[in-house]
Amino acid sequence: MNFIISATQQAIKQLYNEAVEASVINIQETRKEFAGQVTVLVFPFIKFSKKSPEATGTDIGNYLLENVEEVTAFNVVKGFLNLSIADHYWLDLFHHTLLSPDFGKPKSNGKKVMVEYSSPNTNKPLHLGHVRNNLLGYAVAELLAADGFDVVKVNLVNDRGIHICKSMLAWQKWGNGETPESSGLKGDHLVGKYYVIFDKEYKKEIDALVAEGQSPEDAKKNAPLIKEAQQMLLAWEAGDEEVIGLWKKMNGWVYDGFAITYKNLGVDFDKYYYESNTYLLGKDTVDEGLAQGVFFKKPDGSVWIDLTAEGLDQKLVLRADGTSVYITQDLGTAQMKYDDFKMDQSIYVVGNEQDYHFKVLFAILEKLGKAWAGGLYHLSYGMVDLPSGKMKSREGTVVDADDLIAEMVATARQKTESLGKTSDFSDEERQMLYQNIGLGALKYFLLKVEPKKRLLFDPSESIDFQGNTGPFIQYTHARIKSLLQKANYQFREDSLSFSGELAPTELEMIMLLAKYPAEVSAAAQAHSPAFLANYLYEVAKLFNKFYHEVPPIIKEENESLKQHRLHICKVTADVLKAGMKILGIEVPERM
RNA sequence: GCCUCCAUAGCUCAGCUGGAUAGAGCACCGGUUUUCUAAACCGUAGGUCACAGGUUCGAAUCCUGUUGGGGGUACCA
Repeated sequence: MNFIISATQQAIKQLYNEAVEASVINIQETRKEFAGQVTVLVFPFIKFSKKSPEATGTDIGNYLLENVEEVTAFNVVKGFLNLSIADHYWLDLFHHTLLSPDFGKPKSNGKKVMVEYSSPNTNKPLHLGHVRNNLLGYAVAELLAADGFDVVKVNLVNDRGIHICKSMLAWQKWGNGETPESSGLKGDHLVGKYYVIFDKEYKKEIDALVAEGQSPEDAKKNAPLIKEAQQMLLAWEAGDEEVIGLWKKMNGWVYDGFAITYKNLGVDFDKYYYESNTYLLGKDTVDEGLAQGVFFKKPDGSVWIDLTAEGLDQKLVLRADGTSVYITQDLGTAQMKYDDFKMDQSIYVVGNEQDYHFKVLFAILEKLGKAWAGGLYHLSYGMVDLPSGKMKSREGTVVDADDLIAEMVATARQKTESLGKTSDFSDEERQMLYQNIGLGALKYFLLKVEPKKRLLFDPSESIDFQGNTGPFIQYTHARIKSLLQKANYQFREDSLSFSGELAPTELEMIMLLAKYPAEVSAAAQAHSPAFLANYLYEVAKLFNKFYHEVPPIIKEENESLKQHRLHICKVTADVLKAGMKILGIEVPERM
């Protein structure tokens, strides 16, 4: 639509002898209730024309009508100049842009971006909150790749610390040598079971101590179990073989379990980092900061940074005893990741409870003069809450990822069977279909809402399969594929002969489909898969309208019109498939 | 206390840099199948865009304040 902008600039120059910047020309799609496809806002020009908005719009409209070949008519409503653009313009766009083989394909921008997501603790299975993180991280990575970035997906596994020791200790005490094999439990669930047992026993001890007269705070510190767990962490850090052996064994179970969940979710990583390897990093950075005078040492030997000028607080970066805190590790890890990949941008997909942490982290790296600090971004997303409140693994009030996936697949199966359209599928095909539809519903449900908004999930209400949902879009795609197959559709250059009038919905389809690359790009820049999800829904919805309005395409006798409509179907299917792929959702050929 | 995010239909959400009469889905009510997949389509109804000011030709959108809710707040990660 650039030609409208430049033509409007010329119009202003000719009519009012005023040179205006292109940015002043505000054009938008014409609302459906008015004639035309493109609307120019005339409000900014009335100061040049010294006329009413209506008169100004009419002036410009007349100029465009006379001087721009594609403009076939115009009307002015208040300050809105609505332009009708010739069908041949849209057909040309359709034939040469939308139907070209590289439409919607990524064009490399030569930049590298890292997306860190998932980052689980290895003491318990994944729950719905992690599912949101994983799907968001994966989709954002795919979006950036579709927008031309070279993407590195990274998982920083939190595999050490007191929480792991809690599971280990409980298993030692009460596990009786139970293994995933002996119990039939998925590894991460088995370990999570002992995490819950630890918490239960720990609480009993606290209660007992409180009954003996200790304050709750003291009781929490003095309970024998927590002391033992701390002891175990010290032994781990000292390299105690027995503790390390147990740690490796139990973490191994967890990784086996996670691998299954990741596979079901369809997420993957190019590189894993483990906190057991990175927890000592960052001390070099602290030395660097001290040498630069960015950090300062307090009399007790602890190291701090003063960020009050940045509107933040003073922040500890190293304890008096020389041991690290969370931010120390993250400083070191950020440096290591940069040294490994030299990426232009780095995105951390982490919940909004850590907003403050990342503000501080980025501010520190900025102050240390790291040239790459400007490319760091915290993709902060809202928590997933239940009607009862926050999910807590320790208390078992979580929606388990594996259970939820299984439930979604079972619902997809039930729904599909009741419709009875897939009786000729093999068992394998059927299983694949249920998986795709169930996961499609779940993924779309989580991705269609803006990341930063918190999400309420009511386990008693099942996720929809109708309306603005993943299966709706999948269905639309399957429907098109079935149509194309029945029509024996093959794309051929010489079939681009249609030159007649476009039906209103056809025109709408072409305009909407043409926006696909811009939508992907906008979604990538906003780090928001929700943008894309809502766009794909619009495409599917409009297509279904088109499908109902237009007489059966296969029976169309005008061959050129038939091919034309099949082309629209084809581009729609391609856009839905490519877009859903970015969201991590497979679209079946039939369902 | 301070910082930060959120508030749009009964419910779940769109509404991108300020533009025309605020849009979808679910649920509710009614209609469409001898025509390419009815997981679809069409229609009815549903709104003080939390509240109050301000900026502007124009505010759900920007600014200030208030209320309500989430999160954070210096040696947990």
